[in-house]
This record gives sequence, C-alpha cells and structure tokens, in this order.
Amino acid sequence: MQNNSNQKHVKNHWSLGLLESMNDPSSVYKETDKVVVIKDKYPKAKVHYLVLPRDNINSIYNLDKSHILLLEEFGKVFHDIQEEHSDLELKAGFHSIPSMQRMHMHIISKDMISACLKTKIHWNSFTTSFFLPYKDVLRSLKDNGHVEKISTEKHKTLMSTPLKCNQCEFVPKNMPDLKKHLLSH
DNA sequence: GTTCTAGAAC
DNA sequence: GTTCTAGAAC
Repeated sequence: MQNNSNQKHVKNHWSLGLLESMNDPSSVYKETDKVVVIKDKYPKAKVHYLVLPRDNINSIYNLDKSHILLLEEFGKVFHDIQEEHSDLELKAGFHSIPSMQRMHMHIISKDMISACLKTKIHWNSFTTSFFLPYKDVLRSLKDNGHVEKISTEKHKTLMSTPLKCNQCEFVPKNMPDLKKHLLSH
C-alpha cells in the first residue's frame, strides 16, 4: 500500500494545529459563547495567548462588517487578560500573513523573553508592522468593511528588517545578542 | 508553525 | 573551530 506522502493533504497537517488545541482542555485558558483563548504552544514572551472564534473563520481577510461584534468581543477578552496580568504590558494583534489556519489574535507581553523566541522572523513578526494591532483591524473593518492584504514584496521587506530592540534604540548584532539585551529591561 | 542541518559568518 | 542563520521538509 502506498503511504500518504503528500503532506499537504494529510489530516494532521501542522497548519491545522490550532483547531486541535481549541479542543484540548489542557491548552484552553478561557472561553466564551463566541471565542476560545488558548495558550500559545511556543510562547514568544512571558505571556502569550491566542484568541480564536468558534465560528469557522479562516483569517482576518474573511471578515466583513457583520463581524464587528465578534471583534469587539476579542477586545473585551484582551482587556480582561490585561487586568489578570497587571504586572506586565500586553499587546493584542494579528499577523499579516499567518502560518496557522483559523483566524487568531495574539495577546503577548512586550518583554519578549522566552526560550521559544529563536529567529529573526519570530522577532519581526511581532515588532514590525507585520503585526496588525487589534485596534487597527477593528477600525479598518468599521471604516472599509474589510482588512487589506499586504503584498508579497512588503512581506519580504518586513521580514528582513534589521533587528532592533522593541523597548529602546539598541541594535543587536544577532539574535543571541538581542535575547541577552532583553533581559536587561 | 517547528525541526534539522549545511555552510556562511565570525 | 564554533556560532549563527536560512532554506527544505514528499
């Protein structure tokens, strides 16, 4: 029998991982009628959650004005979680081009101190405009009725942005240097 | 999204 | 010689 070698079509493809986590009680942090909050499996900071809709919405580019109420619930969840972590400064937003299926909003602390933070792509996906703040996405939805995609060129440019500290003007020479520096804040 | 690892960078 | 980055993964 031929093995199922075409990975793209396998049921357990890595890009479906969030759907599994939503149904795994050990991953779920909190839930409401409309959303589920899970702990990021590879947190990139001291605090790192993902907020996902129960409805099958694949990405922010599938949103229209009918989803404004849903997005406002994302905002309430963010507010609640910030209050639960009053010792840390959190931010909420979406990746312009996510790798994982099912729309998800990151709630992440600004320290960026984590063993799972390893690559320039990790860094730039949270510290450049590749990270779309929650408030900007909600505003875009209210003003334009949709969220605008970024170009492949813009994506490439953002991912190759030189490393720079997100809390000061420090320019590290590489990732290990940056990680050491972050501990000093 | 991560893992692995070749070879670039130091 | 070691550290670090970046591209393939069938």
